[in-house]
Amino acid sequence: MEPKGQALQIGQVSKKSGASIHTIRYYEQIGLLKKPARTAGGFRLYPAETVERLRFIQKAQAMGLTLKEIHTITFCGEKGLGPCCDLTKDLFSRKVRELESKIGELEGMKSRLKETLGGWVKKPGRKK
Amino acid sequence: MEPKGQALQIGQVSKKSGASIHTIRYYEQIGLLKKPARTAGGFRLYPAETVERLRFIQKAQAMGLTLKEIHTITFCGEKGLGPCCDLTKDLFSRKVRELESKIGELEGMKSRLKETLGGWVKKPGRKK
DNA sequence: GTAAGGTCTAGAGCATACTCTAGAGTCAAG
DNA sequence: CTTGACTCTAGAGTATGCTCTAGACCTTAC
Repeated sequence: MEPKGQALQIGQVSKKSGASIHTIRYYEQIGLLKKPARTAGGFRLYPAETVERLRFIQKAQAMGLTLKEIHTITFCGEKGLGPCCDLTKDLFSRKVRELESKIGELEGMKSRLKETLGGWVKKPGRKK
Repeated sequence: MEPKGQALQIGQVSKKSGASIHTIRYYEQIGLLKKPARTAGGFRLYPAETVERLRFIQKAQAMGLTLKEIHTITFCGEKGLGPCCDLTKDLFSRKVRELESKIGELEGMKSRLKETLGGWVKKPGRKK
C-alpha cells in the first residue's frame, strides 16, 4: 500500500475537524477513536480518515446519538463508519421514538407554562 | 401562635412528598429548602408546608425549570410559593421560547434520522 | 436497659461530554 | 544550540441533579 497523504498531528486534526485537542484525546480515552501511531517522541500521528471520522461523530451527535451509541454503531461492522447492520437501524428507529417522546414531553411542559402564564396575565393578583 | 399540626421528620416528609430523604437534604444544602428546626438530638423537624413546597418543586421541574430557576422564583417574593413578580413571568416566557427551540432541534434530529433510515430501507447495501 | 429503626454528617460516586491545568518533553527552523 | 510552537500525561474541574455509603447517634417501645 502506498502511503496516502502524510500523517497529521493532533493540532491539525483538531483544526480540520473542528473538535478540540482535548476532545480528541478524550475520544481516544473512551475508545471512540483508535489509538493512533506515535512519533519516536510520543506525538500522536493520525491518518487523514480520522478527520472524516470526527466529522461523522459530529453529525451523529447532531442526530441526537450519545457517544456510547456512536461507539456501538461505528464499531459494529468493524469498519468504523456508516450504516452496517440491523443494530444500527434498530438504534436509529429507537432513537426516533425517543425523540418523539421527548418532543411530546417538552410540548407538555410548554403548554403547562403557557397556561400558567396566561392565567397571570388575565387575572393579575387575583386568586381563583 | 398556636402550633399548627405537628412537625414531621424527614422520613415522613419524604413519604408524603415523594422526594427521597437524600433529595430533601440535598435541596437544603443548595438552599432550595430553608434549614428546618431540630430536635435536641439533631433530627430535622419540618412544618407541613414543606410537603407542599416539595410538590411545587416537582411541578416546576415537570415544567422544565432547573432547580436554580425554581430557587429564583420561589424566593423572589419572599413567601416561597407561587407567581409573585415580573421576574417569574419573564422566566416563564423565556422558558417557553427555550422549549420551542429545543423542540425544533429535536424535530430536526428526527427528520435527519428518518431520512437516513429511509435511505437504508429503500436501497439496502447499495451505494448512491 | 436494650433493641429496632430512623436519622445524622461528610464526602464519594454516577452519568454525560467535555474542558482545563501543570509541568515536562518534542520538533523544526535558523 | 536555542527558541518557540506544539504535544505529552495524569488528574482535577464544570454543570446538573441526584444517590449512596459508613459509622455514629437519637428515639421510642417494651
